[in-house]
Amino acid sequence: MRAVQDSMDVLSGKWKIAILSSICYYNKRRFSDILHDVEGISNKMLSKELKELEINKLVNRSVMDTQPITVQYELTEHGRTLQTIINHLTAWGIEHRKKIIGE
Amino acid sequence: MRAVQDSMDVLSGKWKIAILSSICYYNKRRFSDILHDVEGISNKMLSKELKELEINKLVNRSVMDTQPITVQYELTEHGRTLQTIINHLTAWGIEHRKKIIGE
DNA sequence: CGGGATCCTTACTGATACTG
DNA sequence: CAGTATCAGTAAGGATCCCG
Repeated sequence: MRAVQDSMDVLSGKWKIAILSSICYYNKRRFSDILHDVEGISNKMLSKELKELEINKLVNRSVMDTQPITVQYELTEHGRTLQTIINHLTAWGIEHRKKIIGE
Repeated sequence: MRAVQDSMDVLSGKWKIAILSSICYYNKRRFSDILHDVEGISNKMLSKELKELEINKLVNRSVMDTQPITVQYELTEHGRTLQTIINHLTAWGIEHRKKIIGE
């Protein structure tokens, strides 16, 4: 029971899963790309959430020395262990939508 | 991507997953039992979250005509489709804790 | 026992502007 | 481009009391 909470603490917030999905799908993804992928998120939130994901070792941030700067985010090995869960959540979301809308 | 959000909308909030875990584990569970299972939750939150779970057809509420009243909550068939996810989340939570604490 | 009503505090979030 | 700073509103959450 405690363990589930631990997971949810890490994944809490409106955007974390969506952000992870975006990075996961593209393997590597830049800040502005994620900003575009995740509909409705503001740059402030994205930056905040990414920071938290980094702290929890789920994503890796690497600054490319270009002009202007670009920053790449990718899942860590640990982050990649979430893929199964994300896939399940996606599938479940689709089913759930059917269930609820269709009444 | 949208689909993941749909799932998270339903499961959002600090407690939903923990509540579902509790009910899921015991099959049927009373209000006060869940209140005790889910460490830290207040009755207000529990009641609110249960209501939302009910609206989303994940749990079933049944009032037993005893004195005083007891109320049973159980997962709906639809709610039970979340078990896999909950199990994964639990397992992942344990692994994650090891990963983060052990550094 | 299973909540609802109220009050109050804090966390989350968005919009906008600004910087290296 | 990839953020940070500021301001300000909303919503989430907790504590306590109340009721059938």
